[in-house]
Amino acid sequence: MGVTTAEIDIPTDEAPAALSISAVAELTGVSAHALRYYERIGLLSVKRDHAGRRLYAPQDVQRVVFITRLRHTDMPIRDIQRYFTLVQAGPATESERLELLVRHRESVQAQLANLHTALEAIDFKIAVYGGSDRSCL
Amino acid sequence: MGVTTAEIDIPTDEAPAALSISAVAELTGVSAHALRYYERIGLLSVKRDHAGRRLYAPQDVQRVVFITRLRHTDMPIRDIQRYFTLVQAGPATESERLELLVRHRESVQAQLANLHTALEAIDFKIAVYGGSDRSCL
DNA sequence: CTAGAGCTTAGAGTGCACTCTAAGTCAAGA
DNA sequence: TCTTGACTTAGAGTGCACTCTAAGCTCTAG
Repeated sequence: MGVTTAEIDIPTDEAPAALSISAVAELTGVSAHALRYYERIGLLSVKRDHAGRRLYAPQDVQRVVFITRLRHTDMPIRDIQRYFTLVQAGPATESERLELLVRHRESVQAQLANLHTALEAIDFKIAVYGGSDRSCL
Repeated sequence: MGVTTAEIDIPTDEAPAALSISAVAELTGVSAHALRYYERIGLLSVKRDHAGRRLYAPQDVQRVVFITRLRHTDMPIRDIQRYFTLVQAGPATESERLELLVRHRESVQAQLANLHTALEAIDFKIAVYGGSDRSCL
């Protein structure tokens, strides 16, 4: 719901809408606690309003989504930190970023292979119903 | 190496060969520490030799392999415990085991979907080279 | 003016799955 | 006989990624 939440139409020409931490939490499924944690460890750098509250710009939200995707592939927080440190550092680091991504892609492909193997084992157990010890694969 | 380690040829007609903890560790890639841990929490029940050392029968090794597959799919240790508790309890629990496996299969399929989504995002970043903030997906 | 919701911070606590330590036993080789 | 090395145990420690707590600030509604 509420993609238009917290939208400000008239007052500023400030681009497309800044979201509160709770809005981002709801939108992305990442808890507010985790969002603050991500910021603390340098994955994110979010502007504040006059009262010191976080205002998430669309690109911040996109970054959260991308972090979530990487976490779903079990990329360690360390590596995600390293990646965004490189992004911060500018275009000179592009080849290193690329290398990092390519290496991670291999890990994802390995995970996919693992999952397929495991799925076969589970399917086999299901097929033999109940899975006695004998039929381990 | 040493598949023949600790093999006893003549004395007993005890089936096909029992492996030491280190042999199983090497064979399966699960550390000896982890193997003891698995036993402690009830995932495994392994016989001892006269000196109290673990002797892994082939079906024990197969169970370790199956546990590893389940762990690769992020099944929580709790659920694996539950599964093997049901196996222990005999054929009356087959339908519950089946249900558990079917539910887990769904989770594996969800993981596969997640991985594919993430892989696409990574591939996209790689395609646009270096992955500037703009191109988050 | 006041109450309450929702935010802020630093820092402590949690749960998972190992992983390691310490102290001891045992069998085989020099 | 002595040493070496692999094993045993109970229990403590580790690393990761959050997750929560406590104390305090600020905006809005009543």
